[in-house]
Amino acid sequence: MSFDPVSRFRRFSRAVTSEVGALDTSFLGRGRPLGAARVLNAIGHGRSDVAEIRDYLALDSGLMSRLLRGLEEEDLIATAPHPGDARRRVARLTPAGQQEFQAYEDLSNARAEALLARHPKPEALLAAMDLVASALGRDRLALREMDPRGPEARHCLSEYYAELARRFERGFDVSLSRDPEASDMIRPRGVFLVGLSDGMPLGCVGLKGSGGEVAEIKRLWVSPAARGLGLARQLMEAAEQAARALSIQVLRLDTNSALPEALQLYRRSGWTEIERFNDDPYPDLFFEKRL
Amino acid sequence: MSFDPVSRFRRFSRAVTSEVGALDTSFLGRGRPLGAARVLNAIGHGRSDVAEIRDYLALDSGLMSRLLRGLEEEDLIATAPHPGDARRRVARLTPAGQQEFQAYEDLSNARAEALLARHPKPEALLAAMDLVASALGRDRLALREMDPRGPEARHCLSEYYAELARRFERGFDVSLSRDPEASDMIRPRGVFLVGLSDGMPLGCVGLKGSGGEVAEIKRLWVSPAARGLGLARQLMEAAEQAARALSIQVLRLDTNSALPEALQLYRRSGWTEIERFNDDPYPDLFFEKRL
DNA sequence: AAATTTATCTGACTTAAGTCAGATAAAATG
DNA sequence: CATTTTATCTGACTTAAGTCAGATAAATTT
Repeated sequence: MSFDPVSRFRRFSRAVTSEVGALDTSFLGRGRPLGAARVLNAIGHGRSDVAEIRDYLALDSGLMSRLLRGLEEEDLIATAPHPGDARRRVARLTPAGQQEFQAYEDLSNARAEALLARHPKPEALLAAMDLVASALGRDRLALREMDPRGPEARHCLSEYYAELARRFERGFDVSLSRDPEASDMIRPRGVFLVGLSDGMPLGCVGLKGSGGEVAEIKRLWVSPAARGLGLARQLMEAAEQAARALSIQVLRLDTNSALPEALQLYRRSGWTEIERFNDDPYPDLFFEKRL
Repeated sequence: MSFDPVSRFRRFSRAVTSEVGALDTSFLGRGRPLGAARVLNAIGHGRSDVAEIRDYLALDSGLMSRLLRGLEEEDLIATAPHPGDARRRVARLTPAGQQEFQAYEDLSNARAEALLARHPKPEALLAAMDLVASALGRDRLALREMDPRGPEARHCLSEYYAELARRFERGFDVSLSRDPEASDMIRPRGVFLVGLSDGMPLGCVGLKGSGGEVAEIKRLWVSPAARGLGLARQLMEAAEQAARALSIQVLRLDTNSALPEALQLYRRSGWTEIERFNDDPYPDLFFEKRL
């Protein structure tokens, strides 16, 4: 019926290989071997721990050591013993290194912008890229507790509201809903968890507590790019675990029948339907789970 | 509103870089440097001309020469002077080389299959990959005249019919439509053009002639992955050029108001609406263009 | 406190990759 | 037919990348 999946995949591989190769060669334009450029970029992106960088770039310890020394001689980085463990070393950029790192960033950004600019539907291209990146980087998905007012959380929440607005027949207006206080989703009352893949937020869940034995699950959302990968289940499990750690004994949530994937998840993971427990105009289904 | 486009693009780059790197290292498992493996693969994929391979892989002529000699010593390839131009050389796989090439193919295919298998929606992932590959490989898009009965053409046509079935309220049944004879779309009566990006058919158009001065444009289709890139216009221009070369003076086509993108293209490129000229049940709009 | 493990460094390699200036021979051009 | 251009090859390099066996010093374990 359609062209063979494996050849479609491999056509994709060829296309990105040449793109990746082109970026690599553009990096060589700054008169530094690729290995050194990669280490500099890893440090610039916030990886300070030498062992972590070595692991991330899959370098031999000897090679890593020499690359670091080379960057030090160029006065682009400075290394120091790890404050807590003097066997380890940490690296950071010097002002000159910061500048050089920025030059590499500019190269990457310019490539990205050029490619996006020449595409007729950048948003569709980006959505496709998100999906592919999530599929390839599935194992790099990590859950992190974050401030619900931070940029990652705000991104998730605004996508969540936009999705509700699309899904609900009557639309969705946050101001009519019972928007939880951020402080109710921060320890010690609750938590806010974000699923991150390589820095990009792909899903979230909030645990809204009041200090008592009952807490509510709020704002469960998974990006379209990551659906089907089991992120929602992971988020819910992590939220339950956090609830137990906060000595919460009963979890509740409200939801809407226009969100069948979520309903299925709740029913399959031990939640039972209960009577309406609030007067929020949007939900029409209510669940409870005893921990 | 959403996470910055450039960082989404760059997250994608990081994800595919590590995937590409992993494939490269898996290639090293066969005890041959990557450069030699790449040359062997290029030959296996049908690139016989040495200059073409050198250009494709961006290799220095000296390096290329040594890699070829190495593969010859391993008895994986045989080279010979180009039959038409004795300065050039052509390379082909020996039976041993064929076998070795197949081993590399198996590695690539296994990776592709594994990745697709573990994804919950392989068709969505593939569609995203097609879109990205088309965006990145835009400049590699080439039009080729092909047999309308060949596999590429058949792929395009079946996608075309499937799309009509989705778009038309009453569906679409090829057998009710006036399906052109393949021989009417082959020289000297007509042509069939396919837009290929790195081997994958992304669009097509047929010129159906009868040997006379009037011919019809049929089966204009562009894959969703390639829409907006101007492929339809390219195909139509190439079809008109082919028509002129066949001394055709008037082009006609029938279409349907459920296909607004096509209508817009026709109106913008010099076609004028005319009276119905056939009794096919599907079209409701008819156009003509004098060359 | 001694033994072991861990993180990094050093030196002495090997191999791959890439560069460059001719050499050679077969077209193509004037 | 002489000259120029083109495609490939050869040899003599340089540089980058990767490997491996210790050395060193700071945790960690016993």
